[in-house]
Amino acid sequence: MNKITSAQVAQRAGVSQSAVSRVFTPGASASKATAAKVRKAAQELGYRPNSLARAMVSGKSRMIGLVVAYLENQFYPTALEALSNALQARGYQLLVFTAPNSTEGIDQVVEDLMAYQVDGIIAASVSITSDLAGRARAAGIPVLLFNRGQAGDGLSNVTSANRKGAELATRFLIEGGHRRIAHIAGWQGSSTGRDRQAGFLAAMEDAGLAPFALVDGMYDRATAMGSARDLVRSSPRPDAIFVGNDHMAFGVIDALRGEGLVPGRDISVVGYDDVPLAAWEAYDLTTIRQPLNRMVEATVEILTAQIDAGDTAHQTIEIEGELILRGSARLPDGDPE
Amino acid sequence: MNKITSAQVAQRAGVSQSAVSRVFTPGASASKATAAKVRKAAQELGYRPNSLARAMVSGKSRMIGLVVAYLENQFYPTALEALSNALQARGYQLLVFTAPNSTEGIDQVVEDLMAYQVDGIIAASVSITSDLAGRARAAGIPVLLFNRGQAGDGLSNVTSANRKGAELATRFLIEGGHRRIAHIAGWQGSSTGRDRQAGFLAAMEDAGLAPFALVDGMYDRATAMGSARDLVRSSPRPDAIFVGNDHMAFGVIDALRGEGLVPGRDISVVGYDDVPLAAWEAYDLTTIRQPLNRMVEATVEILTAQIDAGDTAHQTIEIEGELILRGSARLPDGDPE
DNA sequence: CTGAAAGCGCTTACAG
DNA sequence: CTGAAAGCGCTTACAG
Repeated sequence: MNKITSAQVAQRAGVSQSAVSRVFTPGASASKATAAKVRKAAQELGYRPNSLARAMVSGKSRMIGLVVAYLENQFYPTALEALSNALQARGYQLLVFTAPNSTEGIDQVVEDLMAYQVDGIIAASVSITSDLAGRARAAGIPVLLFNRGQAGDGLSNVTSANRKGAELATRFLIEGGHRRIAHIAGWQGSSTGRDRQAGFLAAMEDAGLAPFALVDGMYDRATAMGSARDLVRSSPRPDAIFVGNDHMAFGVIDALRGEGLVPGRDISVVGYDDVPLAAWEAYDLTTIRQPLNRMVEATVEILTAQIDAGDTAHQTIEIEGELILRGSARLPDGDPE
Repeated sequence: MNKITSAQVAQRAGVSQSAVSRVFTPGASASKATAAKVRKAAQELGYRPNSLARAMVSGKSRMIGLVVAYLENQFYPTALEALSNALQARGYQLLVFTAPNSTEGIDQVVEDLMAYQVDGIIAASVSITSDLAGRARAAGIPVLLFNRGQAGDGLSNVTSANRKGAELATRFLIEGGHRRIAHIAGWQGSSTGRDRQAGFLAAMEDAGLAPFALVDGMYDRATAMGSARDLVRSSPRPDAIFVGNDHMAFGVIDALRGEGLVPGRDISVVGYDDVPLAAWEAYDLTTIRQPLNRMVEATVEILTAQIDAGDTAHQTIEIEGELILRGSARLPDGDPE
């Protein structure tokens, strides 16, 4: 049990403790000779500056808090990995809190995060109370909502253009000749769920069509599967289902096959996200791609800028997604694809 | 930008700074009256003790470092979530590092982790050099390998009984009447890959069978798919494939279907892990379950015990898995299932 | 029970 | 360039 400190390195190198600190502080002044002596001693002792002590005095922990839930939805692990990589490249680490379900629970978790003096907070797939948003701002900690919008609390958010993406998907279905189009929506307690539903409704209305059905899938596989079964057991049944995200769409496809239907032939299914699994042959899911890399870049960009500038002015970034054609939905006639 | 400190709370409450600290330190002595005054002032100011400062003086950061890779394999996000929940319940947080591919890269990452003064390190799906293992021990930081074994470095590890599980899977296939059994193995650079392959070979030998084929799938989907295609295009083709993990098995199933074969009828496929996706109807994969919850419990148990006791004596835990019967493999005749 | 003081391991003005 | 010293926000003996 031997934690090496800068003082021990200083003694061995025959310099002051401040000299050691300077050698390990980029941009601080130290002569070549001093640096060499210090590095040698540090090497021999196995010294690394204590990040916590550094954080205390500098006021920067170089940790970003990430609150995440829904890890069974492949979108989030993929995002976590991308976020972590991008942040590590800039010298930040992720302190991860898995979120409980309740809003109070999440507030609690965010407070814990703030106690750790994180330099910023990314909340993925969860909401935050206005009260807490205000306290984070008071503490000078930028908070960014990833894949969730939340107006009015002065929080930054990065999303894809959910409404537009849903319109795109719906129009594609309409152009494909479908008329009885149902929507198994994302959780209506979330902005993504609401925005995508709004896009669906707008596109249907534009085409003069009434929704065949509209249900809240709660972003839950079992719920979506149940809804899909109910839908196709009715008569007439829908000829297409636009599903609020890929995770539910996989369940929908499983349910439809269980009913003896072949997606893309008997009924069309379109999802939202384009998680890696959507491209796997077993699902081959037509979907709207959320541009994850660009969302991650924007997130890291905004957060680090706010940290560096010490300003908490919020930003709202919406990145357009694109329709990815695969086999789960019939194509419009004459589509070159 | 107002970080509230214990001194400010003390002033408002009319007590000393030490009194404030005691009120927030479980088990420390403070009168009811003092506690009440302090809590009131803290509440009004929005005070929370600075975890970093606490960590500095107590020597306990209550952070556990997690090094993780392969997040596209659903086993790891699932493990991450379970680990995080179990740790949070005990007052620990996860500082996450996504691992680069090289061993040197991982060592670098582990050193970063140690600089953050984490109380313990969990390395999931990655290996660590002996050199670094020794340094962690010297620093008194327990290191645990999750889902990887590594003998001789004095590191704790928690795995499932990989060899035994693979024997179980292989015997099941043999009892099912298969004779031309191929193994698309897990990466042979990992203990899980080697142990499962050893189990496969042992069970085959016991039955007096020669492996139909043996290839390293590298835990990579595309590699496994390519191997599966090569295998079934040869003549005769295998009547069963035991795959080193579920993630590859999904690719194998996709590849087999692409060749016009129906898993469970034309050819049997068995995986390893039992990730949630294995139960989804699209794959319906027969597999060996890695008992994730028990692996997580053991991990948290060992790590917290080592932290509390300050001892770094390593432990090796191997938890037996169980065969989960689904539709991707033919059952033995007369099997009640 | 409570306050004054030391100290955790650093960084950063401040002099020289 | 370099050292002595202050200070980051706490916890914890030490007296009282």
